[in-house]
Amino acid sequence: MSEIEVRLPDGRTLALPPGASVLAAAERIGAGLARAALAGRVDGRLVDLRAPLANGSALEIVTAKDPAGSEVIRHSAEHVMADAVKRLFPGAQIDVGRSDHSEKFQYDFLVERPFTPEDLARIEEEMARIVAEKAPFTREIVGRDEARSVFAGLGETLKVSRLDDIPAGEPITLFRHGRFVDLCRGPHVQRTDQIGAFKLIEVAGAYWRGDERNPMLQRIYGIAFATKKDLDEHLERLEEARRRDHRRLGAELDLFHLDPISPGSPFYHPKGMVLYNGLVSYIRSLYPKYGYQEVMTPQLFRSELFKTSGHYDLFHDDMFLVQGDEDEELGVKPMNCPGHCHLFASRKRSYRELPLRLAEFSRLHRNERSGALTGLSRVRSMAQDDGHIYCEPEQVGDEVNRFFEMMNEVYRDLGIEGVQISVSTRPDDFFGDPADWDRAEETLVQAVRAAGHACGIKPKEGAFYAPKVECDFFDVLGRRWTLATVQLDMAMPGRFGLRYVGRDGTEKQPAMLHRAVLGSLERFIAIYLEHTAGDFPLWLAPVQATVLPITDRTLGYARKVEERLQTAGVRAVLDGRGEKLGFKIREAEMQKIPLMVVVGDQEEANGTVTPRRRFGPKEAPAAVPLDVFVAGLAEEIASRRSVPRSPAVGEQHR
RNA sequence: GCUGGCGUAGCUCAAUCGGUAGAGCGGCUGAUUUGUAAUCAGCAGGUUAUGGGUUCAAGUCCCUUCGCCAGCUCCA
Repeated sequence: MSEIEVRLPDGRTLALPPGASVLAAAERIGAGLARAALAGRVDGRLVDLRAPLANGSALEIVTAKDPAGSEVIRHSAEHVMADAVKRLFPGAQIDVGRSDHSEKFQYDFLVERPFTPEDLARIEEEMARIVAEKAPFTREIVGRDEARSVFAGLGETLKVSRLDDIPAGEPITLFRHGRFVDLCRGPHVQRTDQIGAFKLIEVAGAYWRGDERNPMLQRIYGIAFATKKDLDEHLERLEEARRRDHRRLGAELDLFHLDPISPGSPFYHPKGMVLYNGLVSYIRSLYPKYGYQEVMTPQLFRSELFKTSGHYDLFHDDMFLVQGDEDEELGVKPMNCPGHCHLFASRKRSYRELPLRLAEFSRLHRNERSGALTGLSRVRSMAQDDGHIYCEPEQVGDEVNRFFEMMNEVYRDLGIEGVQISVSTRPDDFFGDPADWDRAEETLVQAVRAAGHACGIKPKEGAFYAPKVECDFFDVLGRRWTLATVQLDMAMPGRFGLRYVGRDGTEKQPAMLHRAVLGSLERFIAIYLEHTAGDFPLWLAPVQATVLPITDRTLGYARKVEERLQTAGVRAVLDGRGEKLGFKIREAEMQKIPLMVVVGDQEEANGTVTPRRRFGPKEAPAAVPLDVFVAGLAEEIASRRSVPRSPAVGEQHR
């Protein structure tokens, strides 16, 4: 074979000498492209520029314009950082970087003493020098023994051990730039100066191989981009995330606070409680439609219950246990499912009452390790919009589908869009029969697909008793959160000996589903606060309208307006302070109250109000007759029409 | 729980070399009666997270405990 051919995105083919690299192909296309090239995409797979091309493959040259290009930049920045650390701290041993370079880059080091923030600054300076050296990256394929002797010679024992992770038969590639060498699949940029802008953002401990029994290494995180502008945009996004932090908004909007007097247990203020109750009563209002029956089960159980369920074995240390009578040990419930199973088993059940859908909003307590606590996102005291469905095994698909219907309605009313669904499969620690698990996982995947969704897989992410369907959404800052979940239980019906009498008169074991739409109310509130920046849909806003009299002369009329609104079920308040209108408007805006109702002499004389809407039109609003306004507002709230429009970055400061 | 960082008024932050705690916002009081994002003035507010130590002297240096933040681990 004298030449090979590759296909280009525009349909052309390119003839190249055998063994030609991606870079050679780029050079053949154009010098400019070759200079900008960061990696190649061959038959859809990202490859290094130095990798040889095979005949007949489809080739695309990846530059900084391609999202994959930025991943390559981050990955190369990672090597440059490791190089900088080795130059400054020759005794440091390198471990590995990150496998997924979609966001940050990182590298772990074994060092004598932890890195300080000052070290970080020095490492950053050293990195800048390495980038300025414009050192070329080189790629070589080596034998296992050669690789071992390279790293053993450098005293990199962690790296030698990592070498054993590479399965036999897989090629071993080394990447070098300057004097630095690393075991790596690539791809990498051509030269270090293609890393346009970078910043080291934090240093933290990380267990070797992610196991807390192992020694702790020092991990440095950084971000890198093709240009300074991209870096600045990213930093601005981080700043926006800080502005939207739910702990900060919780204080600013007077919703809740956390106090060392009870770590991990929120104090809900009156407005926060309106929000919390608003969510609970909303979900509750949907239960008749979707066939749920609400129940309440005890807060404290003999620990026997949790031994039956299996939770005691696995989560004993994370439960609050108290002493009952004599030798009886009681546990504060960390979840509702064992109680619901106990309730199910309290009498004989018939197939006629299935599916039995039990819902509960009780507060749950989990003794989370202190280091795990974070605002409302991870708490010790929480509640879920929890429910358990007991049904005949053949009804599972329908029930999953019905759950999606409810989820869709809830998310529509909350303005949550772009949900991605995946199934989490059997973890290493599981209860039950692997064959049952395989069937259950398949059942869930089929149910997700039947509902018209693509279905991802999260390997080994299931709970010990069940594979999970997880519904993830991306918030306005692009962060991924898991909200709704449905789990098909493989353990509890058997462990609790649950039975129902079937149509044929014999006793059978019911299938059991665990499900929640919002998940933990606390965590949902945290995510939703950050997603909406505190601009809740009108129907959920703690204060829906504030009445703003212009002078004391109209205070009496303003009171009447407030009362009319309240009578119509609107959560309205009156700002009767002796301040100017602009001042009151500013306060209402900062409190993110959706509607301001201005009343002055003109409004009083005409029996009207002048509504001012947050995010409304800029021009001066027109007066509306009071009756019309109140009726229209009440209707708007009842219909849940106004979902949040998430303000763009920086907009809420105008 | 582990690693690192942090903890000063309700909030955001000052306080030189270790020299005896200050501002803005908020709160309160008074004046102002205001038409679409901040009217003016005055007043109060602190065991510098906690307990110990070093020192003539500690917000500042050292140790303890607690909490918070980031990450790790975990997340029924």
